[in-house]
Amino acid sequence: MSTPERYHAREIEARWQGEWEREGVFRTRTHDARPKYYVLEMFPYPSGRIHMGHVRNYTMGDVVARYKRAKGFNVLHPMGWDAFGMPAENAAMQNKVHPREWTYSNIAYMRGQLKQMGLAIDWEREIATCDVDYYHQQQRLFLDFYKAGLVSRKTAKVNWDPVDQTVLANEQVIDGKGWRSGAPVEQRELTQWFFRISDFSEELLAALDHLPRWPEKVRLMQKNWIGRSEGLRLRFELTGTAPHGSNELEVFTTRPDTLFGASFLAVAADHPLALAAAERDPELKAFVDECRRLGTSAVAIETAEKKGYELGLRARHPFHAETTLPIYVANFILMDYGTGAIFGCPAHDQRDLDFARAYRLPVKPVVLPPHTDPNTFAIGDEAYTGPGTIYNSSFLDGLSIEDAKDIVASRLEHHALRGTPQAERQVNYRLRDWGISRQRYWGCPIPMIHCERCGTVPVPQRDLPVELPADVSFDRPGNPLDRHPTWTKVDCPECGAPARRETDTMDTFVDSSWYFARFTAPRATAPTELDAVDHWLPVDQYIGGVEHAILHLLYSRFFVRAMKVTGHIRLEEPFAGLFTQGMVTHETYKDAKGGWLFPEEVVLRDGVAVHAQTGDPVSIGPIESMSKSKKNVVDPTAIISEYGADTARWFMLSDTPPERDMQWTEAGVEGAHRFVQRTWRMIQDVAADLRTVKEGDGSGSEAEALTKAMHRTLHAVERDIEDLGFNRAVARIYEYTNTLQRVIPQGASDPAIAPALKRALRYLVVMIAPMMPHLAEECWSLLGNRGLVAETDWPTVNPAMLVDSTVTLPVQINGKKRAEIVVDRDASSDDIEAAVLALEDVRKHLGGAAPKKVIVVPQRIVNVVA
RNA sequence: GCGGGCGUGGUGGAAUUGGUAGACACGCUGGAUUUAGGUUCCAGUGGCGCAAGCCGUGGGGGUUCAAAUCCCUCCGCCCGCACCA
Repeated sequence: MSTPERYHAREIEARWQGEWEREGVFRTRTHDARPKYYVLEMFPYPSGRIHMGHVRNYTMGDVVARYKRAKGFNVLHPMGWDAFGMPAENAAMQNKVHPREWTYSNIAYMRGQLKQMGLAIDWEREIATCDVDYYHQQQRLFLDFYKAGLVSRKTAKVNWDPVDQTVLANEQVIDGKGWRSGAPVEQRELTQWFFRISDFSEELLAALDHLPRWPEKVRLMQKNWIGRSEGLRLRFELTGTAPHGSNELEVFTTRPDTLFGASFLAVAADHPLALAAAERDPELKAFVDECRRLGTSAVAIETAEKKGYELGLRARHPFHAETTLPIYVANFILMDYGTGAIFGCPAHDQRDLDFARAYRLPVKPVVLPPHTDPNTFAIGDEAYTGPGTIYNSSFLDGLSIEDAKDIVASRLEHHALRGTPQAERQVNYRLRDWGISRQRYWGCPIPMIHCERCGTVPVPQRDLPVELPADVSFDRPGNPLDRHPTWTKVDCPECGAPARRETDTMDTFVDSSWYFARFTAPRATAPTELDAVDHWLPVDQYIGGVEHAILHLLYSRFFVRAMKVTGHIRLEEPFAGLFTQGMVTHETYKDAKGGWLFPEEVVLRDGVAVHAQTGDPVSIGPIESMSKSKKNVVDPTAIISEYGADTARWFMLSDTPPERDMQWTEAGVEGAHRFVQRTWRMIQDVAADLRTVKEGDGSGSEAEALTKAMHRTLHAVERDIEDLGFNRAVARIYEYTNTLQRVIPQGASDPAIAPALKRALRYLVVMIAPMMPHLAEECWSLLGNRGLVAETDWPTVNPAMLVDSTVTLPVQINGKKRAEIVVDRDASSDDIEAAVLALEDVRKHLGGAAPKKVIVVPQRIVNVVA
């Protein structure tokens, strides 16, 4: 045999990509008779180059897009860029390049990389969130939200880096210090813009139940994030007047049933009561300041001891005025949840118990666990939070927890304290309003103007867009917009007096909260075109990383609701189907000095890993998700130029279920590449023989078996792709290819088989097309087909071909397989039983005795119980 | 701490949802061809056993004619949230 010819992926892939582009195959029109299907992968941040995670993500989406197109859908599959954000400003500071240039040149490069993957994308719809046109429309949305009362302005605490003069995200605070400057981070009160997402708490929560095609895990995470809890807001009367001028204190509790176990009240360090008291008590002031500093890092909170400061005030028990409780300022109370004040019941809350033990407060159990003796039950180091019966609680004694909650609420609701009910039932949410102000340049300007006379005034729509000025410098810390000489100066739209522009820009999560809607009419002169957006949304299949399970997806769900309120869309849920893919991982390597090494620097010599150049020993570390810092990265472009996009795509889909992390290995890529070569060679070898053959059923059992295998594979692959079980679809195709390769040596020249073989090969090509589109086009044309596979319909499965007239049943004796039997597909249970009992193997095992029982599951199994 | 998920050969993983465990792939072993090698092709490959056979889905127990799948319990790993009253 001569050296087999090889498939030259590079040239062939470029050729077909050119062909698709020339034919405009993936251009999508909104008006089309076919049913719509919108598949979307989370758009990338233009960091500079694509990484393997992108390859995995976009391959999956592309399989769905191409498959659905073949199934007769009008598919929308667009691509864009999440292009605002800090890395561009960091690059500007480090490399003296303007964020705009940096971003757009990254986009150009990455677009080229994505095109090399051969994605079925309508590139005419491409958008970048930093395009003036895009953020112009986003400013319109902001103003409409503002008019609709969905935007508010309030003060909020932020992490402030005093050296860089900037606000830091929580992730940028490391050990209480700014990640860049290393300076201790301060908590500052800044006035900021907020979207009133909390107005939608209940709705966002309730609607989760109507998202069946979302992973359970993500729905749960969102549910916990929204954090609904039902409780009671109740006012305690104070024995005197508090420093802030009130003589009562309002607390929130979810456990009103434990009211008789209360031994103290506590307020947050930021509570008005605490702040007022601190004014005249330096010691308390020091304590309050200490609590604030603690607030910065999550680690500190974890390890912090429960600490408090007694105010010297007392509160009356609502049901027993003679009993008074001490009031503390405590470090574990959060100002922004509930009322920022609690009553503490140490016996039934761990935090309250820790606090009570530290300050020697009474611990009185009021919930008795089932089957427990009230005389001996005592609380040790652990609070009891389980079920039980109320006791030690006056009129609540003997009630269940639920009933007691209800009784307490009812009584206090109807009991007036200074003319208003003492308590009110309340539902509380953990979800807080979404602060969108960022003190940065590279983002969407917030279209507001501050006028000394008129206050905050929205920019009139005719003055939009508020465009980012190009002439900015990054040689100093802080927001360049803030110190811009002319851009900030503007006349007040209401009174005409000199005023100042808002210099904050929007959180980049705003940009990504509606891009999926913009894709439906990307050049519209309004944020959306109602016809288009209502036609295409919701996204039928959204695919991306689980790291966006909460924020991005929740914000988008809010945004669509807000857009509905403001008339930009008519539905509420953006994503009907969601799939969260796993990450791409790789082994890590270190040299003797502990420095990380790139995979290409490491080779195996005699089974030992050594440095490719120096030959020094290399230690193989754990498999981790690819990251630049650990150097365990593989460049997609290098892979594509060596093996071709189809190989990379096929490997991405093989073996590992898409929701799990997959390990990238050289051996795996080579395996995938071998299959590309094998498939091409197989078709290349028979193409000439089959050229004059007409497709058909052929004749004889072999042709029939082949046709059956074909329909079965088609059926299975269809189901697997619909379920996004790409690894299973791949396995089916391997199996089918193996079958074809067994048939070919005789079949290609046998007139009884060749027609069926030719058809079977054509079906193979159609089936691999969503996954390896270039190889498929090449094979398609080798087999003498006209047109493009990309424009070919998915064949219809013939259900008759999925069943055999006979079936092979395993025969078990006492649950162990001992024989097999071939019976008619619709043989009766009685007939099967008789046939089984006549089997030599069965008789042998029964040893002449009659079976106790015979279980026949038609078309499945037979079990003889001896 | 709370919530969720997972555990199957040397490896990634299949298993029609209670019905032949290990499909498919990687790796490995042997052979053929060509060769300088890779490539390609054929055969084998869960463990023990010469064999009939026995054992086997993290450990233990249970339900069932039948369990990777359902129940109880223990162990291990992973993810999310975290002082939310």
